[in-house]
Amino acid sequence: MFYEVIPIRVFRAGSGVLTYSSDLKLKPGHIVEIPLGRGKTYGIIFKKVASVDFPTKPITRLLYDTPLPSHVLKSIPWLSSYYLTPLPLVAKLFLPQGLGKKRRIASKSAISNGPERSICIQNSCLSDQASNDNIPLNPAQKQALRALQTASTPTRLLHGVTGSGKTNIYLKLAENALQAQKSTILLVPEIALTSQLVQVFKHIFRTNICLIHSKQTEAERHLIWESILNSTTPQIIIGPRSALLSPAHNLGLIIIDEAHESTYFQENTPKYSALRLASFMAHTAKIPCILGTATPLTADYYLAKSKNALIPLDKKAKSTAKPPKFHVISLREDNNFTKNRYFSDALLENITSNLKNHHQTLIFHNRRGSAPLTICENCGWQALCPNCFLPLTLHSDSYNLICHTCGHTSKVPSACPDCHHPSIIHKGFGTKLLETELKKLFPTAKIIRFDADNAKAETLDAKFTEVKNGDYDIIVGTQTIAKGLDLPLLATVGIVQADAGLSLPDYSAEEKTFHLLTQVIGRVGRGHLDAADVFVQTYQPDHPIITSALKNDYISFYNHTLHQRKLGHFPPFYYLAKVSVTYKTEATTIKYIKKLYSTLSNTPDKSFIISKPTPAFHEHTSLGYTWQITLRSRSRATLLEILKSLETDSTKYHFSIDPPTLL
DNA sequence: AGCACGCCGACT
DNA sequence: GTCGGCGTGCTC
Repeated sequence: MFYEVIPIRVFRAGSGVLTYSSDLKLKPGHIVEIPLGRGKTYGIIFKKVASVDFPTKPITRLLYDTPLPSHVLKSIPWLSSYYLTPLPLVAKLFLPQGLGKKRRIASKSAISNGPERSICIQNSCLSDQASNDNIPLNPAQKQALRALQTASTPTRLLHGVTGSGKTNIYLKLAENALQAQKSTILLVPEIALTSQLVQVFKHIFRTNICLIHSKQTEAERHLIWESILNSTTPQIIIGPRSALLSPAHNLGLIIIDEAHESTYFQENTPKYSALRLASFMAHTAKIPCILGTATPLTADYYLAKSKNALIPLDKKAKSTAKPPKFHVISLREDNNFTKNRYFSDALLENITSNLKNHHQTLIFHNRRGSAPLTICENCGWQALCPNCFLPLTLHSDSYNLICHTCGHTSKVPSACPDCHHPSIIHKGFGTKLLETELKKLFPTAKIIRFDADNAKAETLDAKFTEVKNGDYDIIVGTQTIAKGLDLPLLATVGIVQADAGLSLPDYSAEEKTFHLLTQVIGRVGRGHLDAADVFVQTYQPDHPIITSALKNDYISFYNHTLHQRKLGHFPPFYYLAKVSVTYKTEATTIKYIKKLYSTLSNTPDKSFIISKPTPAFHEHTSLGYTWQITLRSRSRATLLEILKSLETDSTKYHFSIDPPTLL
């Protein structure tokens, strides 16, 4: 018998299926070991075919008796054509690392090492499951649940304001699925940030919960993957983007929590959006896919609205919370900053009164380290990473210069390496500098800083109880502290420079800033204290993104952004694609990008917009010099056709379809 | 997006 | 002459 197999090893020329022979009766989705070239690899049975007119090699081994579930099998060719990615690369995505390796039998100590290292527990007993009364819903939640269950489109957007109790709706939907003997996949942006949600699910469902996270080893992930494949009972699989790829049989529901998060887009090949893939799976398996967020991406909100798949959930579950008092402080007025250049007089005064009342203050600034630029005042030399060619960030506690992209570390030079002048200066500021300033301003206050630079024992997760109990007066941090943090003693949020993110040359910069500001502001006004304050320091007090974030007005943010997108020919009005060229020398890169530009300009199809060739945001990297061209069209199919015509030169051109950012 | 091999232009 | 970058062919 002959079978078409999708191999998981790529040959540049061959990007489709290969035909093998076997005596075994195999089904589509079976995972097999195959010889390829001089070596061996693995593959997925695509379909049985009649005899072929070329010599074939035999399939050497069947790895698992159970084939991959049909929604996975259908997703592979779909993803491959939707993002123009070779089938083998997509197939590899759905299989675990180290496939075919013998793993030691999962001993309890190896796999269930603490609560975080949870695994699949099989043999569910439905009578043991949560009964309906365990998840009480308020009227608003009940109404949203009904709307979610009766929507006519597979993908539904649950636009639930912070504190409206989306979790209870997720629980109810998962419970219903479980009772119908169906599995649920619940995607979360990062396990660490959503441990609360995970705890609730574990508490309610006890068994059937399957957790996937980044701290697991290759072997652990492999075993979890196998246990999902071999499971005969419905599961609730909770994890990041990759959890969507797990081989859950009888999938009945997909939930994507915080659906606006950028972690749902995979930036490296195969580049894909978990939202689009989940949407396809829901469509093909005829199951619901729920996107839950308080701040939907503009394009998702637009789509949901037009498809009549938008379900609002407005009421706060606890209506005792009073909105905080907002203080907008212009960074252009020096009078506001007479005591310190980073903290306004009003904010400092508020911190002083918080210290007296044993209330906490949270200082947000989305930049790590002490100073982002180190330059020579004499000749203009700048400290750059030797690998990434990006500016090195000063960390004055260790007095090191660190690359925030690759981690390269070096000492601060005492003199300029170029002109030998001792005039090395540091510009800009990050959280470490703010922490130092605050220690000078408030010598007796207990101050703690949370960002990606924290050692393991110093992370927010590790210190959470102490912070919550009020052991610290001032908490300084980057976006690490913006999400999900609930502190009963927190009285004030201070945003050091609210418009910092708006200057990036990217079409989604405003949207990202709105999300971040909304999240930071949401740390106060949660009904713990009688009054709360938010201090917003900014150079642009009247910027629509800042004003709508302060008013917690999603709709006015949405209308503003949609208008901008329309004017600029961006999504959701146009589909985007980015084509880039990278070579070792700038001259070669420019030569080929010009060639690409003329090829594209001479395309007879004029239903798309071509940008001029431009240097990429990170123009010079260890790979060489990168230039790019962006394509825009009202028709996604047109973009795909154009990119397909370039595919013969795929070693020269790299492309990204529907890129969430053009940087 | 992986490997082996041959070509060619830049530098010693 | 040597080296590094680049292009091509490879598979069932």
